[in-house]
Amino acid sequence: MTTQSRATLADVARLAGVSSKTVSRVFADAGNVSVDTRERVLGSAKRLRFRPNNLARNLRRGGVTNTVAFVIGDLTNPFYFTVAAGIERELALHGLTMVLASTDDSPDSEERVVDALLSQRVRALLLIPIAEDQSYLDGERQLGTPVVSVDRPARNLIADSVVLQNRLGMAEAVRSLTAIGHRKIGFISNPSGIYTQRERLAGYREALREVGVTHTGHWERLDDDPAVSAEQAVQSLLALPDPPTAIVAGNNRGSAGAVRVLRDQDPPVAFIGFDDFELADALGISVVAYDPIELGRTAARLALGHLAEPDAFTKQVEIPTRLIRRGSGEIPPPR
Amino acid sequence: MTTQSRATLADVARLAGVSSKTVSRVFADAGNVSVDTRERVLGSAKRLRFRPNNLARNLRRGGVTNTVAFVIGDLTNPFYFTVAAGIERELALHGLTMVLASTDDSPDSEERVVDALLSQRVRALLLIPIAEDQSYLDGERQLGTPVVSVDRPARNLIADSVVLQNRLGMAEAVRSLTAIGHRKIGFISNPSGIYTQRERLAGYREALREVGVTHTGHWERLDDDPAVSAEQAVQSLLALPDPPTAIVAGNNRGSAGAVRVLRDQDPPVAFIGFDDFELADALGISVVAYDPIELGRTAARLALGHLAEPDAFTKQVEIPTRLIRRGSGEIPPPR
DNA sequence: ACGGGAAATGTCAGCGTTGTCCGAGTTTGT
DNA sequence: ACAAACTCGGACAACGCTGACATTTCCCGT
Repeated sequence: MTTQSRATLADVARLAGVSSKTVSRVFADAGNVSVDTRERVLGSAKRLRFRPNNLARNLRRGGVTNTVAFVIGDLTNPFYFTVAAGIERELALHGLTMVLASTDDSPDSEERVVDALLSQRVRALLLIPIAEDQSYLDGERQLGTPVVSVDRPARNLIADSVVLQNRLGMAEAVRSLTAIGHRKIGFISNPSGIYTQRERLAGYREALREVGVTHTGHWERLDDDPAVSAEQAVQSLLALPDPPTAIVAGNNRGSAGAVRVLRDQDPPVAFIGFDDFELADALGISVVAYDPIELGRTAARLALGHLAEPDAFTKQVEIPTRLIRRGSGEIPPPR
Repeated sequence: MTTQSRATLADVARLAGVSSKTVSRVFADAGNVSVDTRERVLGSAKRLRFRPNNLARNLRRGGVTNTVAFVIGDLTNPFYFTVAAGIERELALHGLTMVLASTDDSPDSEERVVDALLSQRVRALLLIPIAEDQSYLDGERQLGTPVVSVDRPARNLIADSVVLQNRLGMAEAVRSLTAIGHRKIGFISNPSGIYTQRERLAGYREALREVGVTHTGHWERLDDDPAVSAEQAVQSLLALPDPPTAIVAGNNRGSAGAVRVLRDQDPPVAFIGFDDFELADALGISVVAYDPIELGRTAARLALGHLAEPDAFTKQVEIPTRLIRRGSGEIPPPR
């Protein structure tokens, strides 16, 4: 009594005494079917537990599905998931579903994963570029599949992209520290190779240069080694002979580490994180915040827009950031 | 110069001067094709940007895809996303991809969303039941699609399920409070209708009954109204004429609220949350913890197991919880 | 009663792939 | 040297559905 085979249109048609096309009409078109027939068909379908096969339907209809792919690097990072939530919501408004795939932050697997998804004939592809080079996607793009790169720009590929105001956001944070007198400001982040971190680092340096601080190398902790935790990075900064009076973090992992170390630091060290987090308000941590849901929604909208207007120019969107002052970033330097 | 049509097996075959079956062999079987032909075919495929159409392949192969669906209630809840991460990982090991769909915690949309996914011929269905009744899935189950209900048992449906040790975990937390003398213990959670909350509430009552406390109603805050935040619930407990000396939270949202209110409470109120969270260690918050990734992996494994052995009995798995003592749960009652 | 037009239903082919079966060419065994 | 076995490649049909087009049925006015 296992797996009896699935009913098809033809089975339903036979039972209802109509042609399969009529059944098809009942389930798809909804046009030109008498109420009588319609009910008879629906009855038979129910009895046979019929469910239309979207595979066949989509194939027949020209190989387009209702699926949009989102390729994510690290699934356990809450940031990406929130972005995914935004994407899903926007897609749902248009009757599309999202498939999620992970490259496990491994550049090598990116093309493999993407390829598998494209074989599924996804309607559009959203991805967080991990590999060095996305030129392999150019063919697909020319075939009309919208490609949107999320959080980082794609390399060697013309594609829509949505990124954060990384540089500006970080510069604003650092400026708010220099405005109250800080000059010795540490920067922690890892890993350093990534676009977002490079941008934020640039913003940090830029803001410091504005107040005449040009040598920042010894205050930068950009550890590629994941074993070096944010906590250790902060500690190594504090252990300097001339330690910074303020620290900024380039990513959300840095914030948690910094909070742990800096809580019982005396004299207190100012801190501003990048990316808001739960309880940051209760803890009084100032952060550069942005709306990750909106990042996802925007990415989805770009894809949908491209679908509606295939010949439009490529768009680059920046999601604004804003500094939220909660106290930790307003601690003045000790005098 | 838009959307030139996509190359098919036949196109590649024509260019390579072979039959389409041979091209098919190159891309699928890998059997019985000479090295010469193989390379010629691959060359032509590349030139034409050919990519096999999985829609057609799956249809031909009998309508089975490599996709497993996970139907989630609320996309923004980090708990579900972590579960999803676990599912994705386990599936990836078996070459399957995950599609994620949301019911937006609306019982009405559950059947609609599930139906759409089943029409896509997903290989298995994992879902967090939201609706009152999942009997509508019985037909599909009989057709051989594994159905696994996650975090809550399905209702009126025979299906594998994975849930947490809700009752035991909560009871353990409360016992650890009663062991150090607490008797007046508040319980916050919302909404109350949900299985997990009912179970945890039962665990709470059970542990209190063991020490002779049977009237707990006035210490229970089970607000269905989402406008009543966890913070307000905690505050209303503290405002009682005879306020509790300890509070336990039935969900992760409760913890954040409790932390905010209880930080500057004097005399200090003991607290234990359900579900671990970032910085809980730094804040010294005791919690009942569990591994959400493992919850996801287990759900995926159940589905895979059912796929491998369709006639196996239905399985119910409980994911263990454990109490992590970090201080907030070890505060004794004031004397 | 009859023609005409719209509504309801049917026929047929084909979307892109692969399983089955078959044939031609090549190697192996005795 | 000849059958047997094996390798490589092709023709054809079918997976379940729908678009184009054809046909039947029904209703209405005159």
